[in-house]
Amino acid sequence: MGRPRTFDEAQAVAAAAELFAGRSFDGTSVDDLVTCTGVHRGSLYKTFGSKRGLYLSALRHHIDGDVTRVAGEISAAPPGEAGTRALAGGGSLGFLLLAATERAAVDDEVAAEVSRALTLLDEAFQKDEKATALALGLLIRSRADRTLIP
Amino acid sequence: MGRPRTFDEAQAVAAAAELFAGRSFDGTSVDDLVTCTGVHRGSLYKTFGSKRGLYLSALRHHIDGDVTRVAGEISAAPPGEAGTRALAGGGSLGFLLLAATERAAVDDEVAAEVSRALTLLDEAFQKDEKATALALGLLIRSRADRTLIP
DNA sequence: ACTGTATAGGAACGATCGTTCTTAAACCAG
DNA sequence: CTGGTTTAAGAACGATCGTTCCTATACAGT
Repeated sequence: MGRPRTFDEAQAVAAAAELFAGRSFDGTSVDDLVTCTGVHRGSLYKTFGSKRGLYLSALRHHIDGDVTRVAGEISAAPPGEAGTRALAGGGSLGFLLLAATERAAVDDEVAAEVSRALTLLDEAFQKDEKATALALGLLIRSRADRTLIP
Repeated sequence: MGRPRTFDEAQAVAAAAELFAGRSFDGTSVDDLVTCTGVHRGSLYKTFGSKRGLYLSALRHHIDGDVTRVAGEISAAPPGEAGTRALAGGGSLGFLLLAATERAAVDDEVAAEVSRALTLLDEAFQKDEKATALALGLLIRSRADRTLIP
């Protein structure tokens, strides 16, 4: 009963994740989130409780979706550089990168999710230790060296 | 002439760099910077022009100091893992990591400084390509896995 | 001693922050 | 049609944001 929702929750979470992948937590305002998700302010707070609640939902969505998918591609790829490229190339793991470097340091729950995501990637690489680290490092470069890719 | 300063500019920049190494640009307030540097609000704006100006000064200080020093240690170390550990172990490159992942995406001048820093590290590693990426990836892990290091 | 100059010390600015509240609208059960 | 319930829509809240302004203070040069 009650008035029906005009938004899809999973879709809103995905839109928020895309936004959080581009800027820091504090650099992303609730107004930005309201605009990009299309969810009304009140409904957003009713559904996720707080800006942080939405952030956590978006991060979990990112890990269960993008990270898990990339981990699958790595497992399926032949050992060597192919898996590394699957991680660093796509550029779809920006949210994880940002969560790890910026937010994990000040939010225990975020740190736990990041740890879970890194474990997923480690398991996908199986014997090749350091592969996750190498791929993340390459991902940083591809992000920072955007001046070279006009 | 005029009333003498009660603060040392280089020292203030160093304190700001330390603060910026721990949280994002937007997550660090001017009040925080005033407190941690001890520099008065007005003097801070007189000297650096803006919060962003202080950020850039701090980043350049970080690169000319910490990053350059680590690059030297890498060059001096025997080829192999020693240099990588010099970068990832100390944990003194947190500012660069944060600038690369968070700020470079939205600030061209920051992106240029980050690019300069990464080039410094690349040159230090000489023939070993991917070494910088691997080290940065390890640095991410050591930051994110803080739950395992109580 | 006086003038000019640059900083210290804070108050104050408008803007934006995350969050909450109020009211109208849209559904279901009776 | 009526009452109950949930959401949409948007105004409004206090707090904090980055920045500016004003005044007292401390020095150098004359």
